[in-house]
Amino acid sequence: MDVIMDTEAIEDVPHSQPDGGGGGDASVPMETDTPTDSLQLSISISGTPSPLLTLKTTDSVTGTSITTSGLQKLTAPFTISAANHQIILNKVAQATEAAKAAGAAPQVLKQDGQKLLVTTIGKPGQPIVLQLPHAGAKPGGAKPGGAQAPGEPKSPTPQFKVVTIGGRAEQKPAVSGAANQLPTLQAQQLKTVQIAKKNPTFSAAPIKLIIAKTVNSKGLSPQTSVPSVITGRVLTQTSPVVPPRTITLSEPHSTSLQSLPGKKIAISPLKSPSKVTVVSVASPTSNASQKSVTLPVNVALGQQILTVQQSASGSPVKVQTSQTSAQAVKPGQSVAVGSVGGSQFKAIIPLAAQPNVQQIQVPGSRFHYVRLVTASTASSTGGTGGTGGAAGTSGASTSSKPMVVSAGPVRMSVPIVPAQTVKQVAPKPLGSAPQVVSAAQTQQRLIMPATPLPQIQPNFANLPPGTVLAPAPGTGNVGYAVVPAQYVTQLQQSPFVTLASSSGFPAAPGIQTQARLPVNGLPAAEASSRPRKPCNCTKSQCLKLYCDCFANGEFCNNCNCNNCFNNLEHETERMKAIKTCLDRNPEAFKPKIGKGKEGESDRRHSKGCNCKRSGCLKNYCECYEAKIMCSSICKCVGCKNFEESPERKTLMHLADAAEVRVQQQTAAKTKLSSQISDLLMRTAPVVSSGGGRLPYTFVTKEVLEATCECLLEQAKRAEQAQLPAPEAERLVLEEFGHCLMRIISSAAKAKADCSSMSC
DNA sequence: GAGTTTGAAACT
DNA sequence: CAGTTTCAAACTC
Repeated sequence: MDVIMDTEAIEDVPHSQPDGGGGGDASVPMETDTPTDSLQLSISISGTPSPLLTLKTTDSVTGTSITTSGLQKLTAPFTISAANHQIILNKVAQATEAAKAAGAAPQVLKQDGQKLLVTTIGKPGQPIVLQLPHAGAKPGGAKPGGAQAPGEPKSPTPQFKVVTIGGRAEQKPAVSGAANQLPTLQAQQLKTVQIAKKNPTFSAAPIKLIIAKTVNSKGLSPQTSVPSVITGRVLTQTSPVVPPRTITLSEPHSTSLQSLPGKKIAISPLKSPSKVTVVSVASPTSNASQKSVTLPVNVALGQQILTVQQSASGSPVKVQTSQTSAQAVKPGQSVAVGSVGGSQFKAIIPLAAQPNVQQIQVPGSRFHYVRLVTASTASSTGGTGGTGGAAGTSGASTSSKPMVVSAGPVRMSVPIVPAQTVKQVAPKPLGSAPQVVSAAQTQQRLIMPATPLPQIQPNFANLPPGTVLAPAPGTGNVGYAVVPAQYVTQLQQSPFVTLASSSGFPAAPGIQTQARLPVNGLPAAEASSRPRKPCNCTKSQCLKLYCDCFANGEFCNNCNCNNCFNNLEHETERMKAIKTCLDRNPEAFKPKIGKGKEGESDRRHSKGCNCKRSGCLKNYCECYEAKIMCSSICKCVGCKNFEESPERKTLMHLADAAEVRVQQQTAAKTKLSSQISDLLMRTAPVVSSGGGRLPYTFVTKEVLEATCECLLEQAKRAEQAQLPAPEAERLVLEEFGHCLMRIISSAAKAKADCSSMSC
């Protein structure tokens, strides 16, 4: 399975934060003024050509949205089963074979438009939405708890169910094609995951799974006070062919995650250590003999983890808690399964098992794409369930045997948005959340424990983006990957970004891409305009802040470094180095140039520079390099990098002039080129119509030599006049243009003469 | 491209 | 926290 993770700063939510009372207010204002970009991960489960995962990014400011799809396609259909604290996706195709052997009827999900959209949690406007389109109407009264935008279309046609985790309610619709608006709720307020899928039995009956997780609002009662029903919703779909059902899982209290599955990938924004997105991925080994396939993928956004575990249909999925009662859900019946105390908000998505985590970096970007590695053993996948009695995944995982999820490559892009805004989760009344559950032959369980991940979060909070944590001993092959956020920008610019990780998918171990992240506080767009410079580290192994790649939370890619450890092959060392850096300076991976709220004028170096000899007017100075003024916090000596500095003004003017010259030269070259092309185009008809000779046919050797002499002469004159290089170049180009014009004129004249002479 | 300068990061 | 060393980028020739 491949996972692309976006690392935006995801705020680490303290465990102690109170959960919102049952009625979390979805409209709680975001605390951060971060952009309202939204990321959506769409996963379509089916053997159909529809993309398995679709990653969509919406810029709330511009309103533009980019959808990345067609990544990896699952050859085998999936069924979705909800288990305690887990979302279990049953892979039908593979399960089918096993089912055949076992005599169980294979389950196939209709692939039409089935998508799983995951919106990031945390950053306002950047909700992680896990969606599955559903064709059926929501059950009466079922409501996402305000997670859905008011304008959401209710057309019977397959729609994307928007799962919004955090984000601003005013966020623009992220899905254009789906015609569904993704209301972005503040991470702190509501986290809702809606999954709609069609009946796994090939029937057109849509199956809709809606998981709504409410974010605790501040001041709300702690999780414990919330009814168990609200906390940790478990949706189980056991009945075979059944009318579409909607299951709404609302997790009121997600503030504290207490337990993590042994296999996890943590994605955390480097820039803001405090904000971490954790994605855990566990991949069980494939076992052809078994019916069920469990490929758990835990995605924790901020403090929350979504775990989707795939189990074969009919395979007994353990329902550890009373939630299992939901298994016998009747068609059209909406079921809210009891809460899992202390359970984590998890979505377990079975993915192809691949033993390794691979990194993908997009050059010039600071985003890290991490290929999640599957767990070697199924047992490892189990036990991921939430704390307390909620058995969660453990039962399911144990029951199901490891399988490679998809025969074909599976790609999964997981954008991670900063969870800065997510601090508390207000539990949302279960009743308020829409619940639609369509029965499927296979059990479907959705478990969305809202409990925080205490053991993990603290560790990931300060991890820089791109960090991949090696799996803990005995936990299987699951590791944690910390990825820088600000993934949206990259997605907007390059929709590709995916890693294929299924067994069938080529490992592509060397593939690395980097996402664009703000550089030195510059806007992502600005930073993205130029490619990241490759480092040349020789002694630091690229594991110290000397290395720009490492400092920016990026993996080295196309660098000139020696003995580089800043890659997934040395994840252990890298993680250790990151930890060391963070121990030394918790702010080590944060941008040095803080973004001014009101604009560039407010940007300044977080620590200030210490220049002594450069006058802060050379790129040695971090302030000057960032194109900002030195501030009072700088300790520089002889600073000339202040507003009224004449030296600075001179430099700026020179720099501007140089830039203008470059632009002029570029424009001149472009113009000349276009003129030449235009001339050739205009002269071309002469041949066809009049049968005359093209002007360039007059460019004989002699003409060429003469032209070159003219150009050289012009250059000599410019040199003698001591003209600046740009001016000299301009003169030469002009002379070249004159030469061309003379050639063309001669050609025209020759043609006219020839015509008059009837030649 | 080699060598020097520079200042942040790392170390003591 | 201050001084020193290390390091890699920026700069010069």
